[in-house]
Amino acid sequence: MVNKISESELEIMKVLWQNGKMTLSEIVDCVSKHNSWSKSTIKTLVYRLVDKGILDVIKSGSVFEYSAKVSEEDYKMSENQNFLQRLYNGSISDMLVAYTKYNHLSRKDIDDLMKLIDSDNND
Amino acid sequence: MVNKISESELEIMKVLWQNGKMTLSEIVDCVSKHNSWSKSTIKTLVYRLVDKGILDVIKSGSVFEYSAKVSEEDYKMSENQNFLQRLYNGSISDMLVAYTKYNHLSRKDIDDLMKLIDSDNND
DNA sequence: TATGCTGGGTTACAGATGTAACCTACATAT
DNA sequence: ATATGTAGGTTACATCTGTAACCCAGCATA
Repeated sequence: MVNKISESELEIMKVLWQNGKMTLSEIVDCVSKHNSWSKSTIKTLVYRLVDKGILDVIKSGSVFEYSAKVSEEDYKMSENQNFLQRLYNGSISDMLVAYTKYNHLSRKDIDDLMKLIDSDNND
Repeated sequence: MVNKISESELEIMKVLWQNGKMTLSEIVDCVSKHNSWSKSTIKTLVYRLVDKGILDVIKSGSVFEYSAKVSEEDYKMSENQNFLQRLYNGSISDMLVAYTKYNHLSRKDIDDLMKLIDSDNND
């Protein structure tokens, strides 16, 4: 509950999860490839994440390097929970049922699901 | 994108989706069963939803009745999309794979999935 | 009839978020 | 040595959210 990552901040997290440690300018460069934010905006987002204790900063020589304290896995997992809780009373299958009522599952989706069910069934 | 329903406002929507048209006091009564908000808070949330154009108001005789313009189905559907897009690049199966890495599927989940796959396979 | 309760509506206010301008000190070109 | 571009950091500001107090008119009541 504490210190949620906002929509915009998430964009910063994504590049950090992908690239590990990065300097501010690396982050700025990388993030601006994906959207049209000004450099200031991106920097502000980074600082906010640091304030929130979501990013680590370590000075490596003369520069500072930023890195995510929260793993992508952990973050997504807790977001999954939140989401399912908020809309589907925590039930993944309810979500799936609702989802497929409007969206067709692709061949790949179905294959993936089958694999999941199999592996989950016998462990 | 426009006029999102906030976390708190969602609580109002839930009772409206469940009960159809309701007067303000009905909403207040119903919602306060689920949480500890003050009446004012609940009323504010209702008005905000009206402002956002998410609720309809019609005067029925002397009282006003509020009702959701957006169906629960539609709302959830668009939230599903947002969520999947934001974290899983839109792929439901990626989400599922991630989910099951940390959460065990229940018997019911698996049965539901099987049913889904079957029905989706041959239509 | 004056009074107080209550439902309906308006205003408030702090914190979060989206978005960015502004300032400053160092690297660089002239 | 001087002007300038720029990376890093600070401040700003409008809007959205969470949360609620406040105000007013009509109804119940002493």
